[in-house]
Amino acid sequence: MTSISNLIKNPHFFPDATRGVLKTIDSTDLQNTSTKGIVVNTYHLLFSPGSDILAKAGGIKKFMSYDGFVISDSGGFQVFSLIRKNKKFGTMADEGINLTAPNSPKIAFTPEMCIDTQFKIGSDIMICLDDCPKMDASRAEIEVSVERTIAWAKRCKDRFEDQVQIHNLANKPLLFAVIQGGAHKDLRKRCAEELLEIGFDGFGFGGWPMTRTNELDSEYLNYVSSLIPHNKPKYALGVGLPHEIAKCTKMGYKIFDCVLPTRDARHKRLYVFNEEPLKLTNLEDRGFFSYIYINKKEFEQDFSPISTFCRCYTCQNYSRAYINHLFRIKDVLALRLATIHNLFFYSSLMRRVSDLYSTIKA
RNA sequence: GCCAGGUUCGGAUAGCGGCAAUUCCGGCUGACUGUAAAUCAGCUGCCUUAUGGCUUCGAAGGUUCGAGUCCUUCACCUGGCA
Repeated sequence: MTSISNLIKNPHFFPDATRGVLKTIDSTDLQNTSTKGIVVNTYHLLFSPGSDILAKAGGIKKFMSYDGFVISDSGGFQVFSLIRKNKKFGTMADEGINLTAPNSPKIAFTPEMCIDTQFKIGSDIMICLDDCPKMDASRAEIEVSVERTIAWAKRCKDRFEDQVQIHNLANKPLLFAVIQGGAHKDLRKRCAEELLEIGFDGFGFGGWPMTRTNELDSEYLNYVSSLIPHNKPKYALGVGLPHEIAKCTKMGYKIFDCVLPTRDARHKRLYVFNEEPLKLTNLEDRGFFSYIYINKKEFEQDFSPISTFCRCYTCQNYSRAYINHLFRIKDVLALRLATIHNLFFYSSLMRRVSDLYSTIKA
């Protein structure tokens, strides 16, 4: 079994198992999609099952009966995204985030608590709590977020070192920091420099990775990547669509996570390669794959697999017509089979992306 | 043959005098990017768009300012008794 450090020398996609489950599939299904690891969310796990149960369970891997790799996201993005939609979820302060979500305990979610929880989760890669500004934030607001992100990262690092001492782990987890700064290169630069100074095992691109017109924000992703030394793993949080992942890999990013393949599967949108993936030479334009909306009438009597180029469990055993039928009658098996397919697509994608775009090998 | 009930826009339904007409399903379009999402939004009689026009609720007549809604006859369907 390889180590997490070795694994992320090549690009990998980590689907989001936010609440400690890849919705609709189990760990065996997940292994069968050739997925190497998952991302769980500290914020969500903090409430359910909660730190105590996580600790008693012996960490999320044992709890889930999962023996792949686990990245725990801090929950910073999540809290901000929720607060942005509705202020009742919490408020921000220098000390930390005051969580006030309805029907949940009121908790001061500090960088220290964030790291403590991630140790209870027992992840392989931990992420520092960051202050993720809203998309239309002013420069002044982003300056505050950068300063907070740096201060919190320092506190996370200190707590992380304490925890490493306490636990005396054989395999020390990695700690990543997140680079904020919005669409201000000087702020991104300042954030990156300060975080590099503190010292982390890897770095994430913070904020929203898309422009207002919903294009990949290549300019800033590229810029931030250029601020991080090549020997440090780079994580494009929340990216993304297949061609976006290819572009980011070319920029040097090695770690990706996104809800799209799993959510799309549940929303009946399946990914298919337009030709044999091993023959693909350009993954940067989105023309190499298509969507199949499996609920459409045209598949009602289509007894071929979702994709003839796919060797996933679903495609080897079931037809488009059958999956169409399962979605029609709203059977949960539809979601499972669709999720397995989309995750396998992403695994295949990553293998090809690695061959074609992972130019900077460690 | 007698009695009762039914026939509405692809299917199933609502509707008891002011209606282009309810709801569900289906169909078609969109959306979804560190997951409040097995979700959400729009369209679904015709006129490409309408606070507009036109034609609709088994068929034909009738009553009414006005009928999917009331009356009469006919057609078909479903139950009960023969």
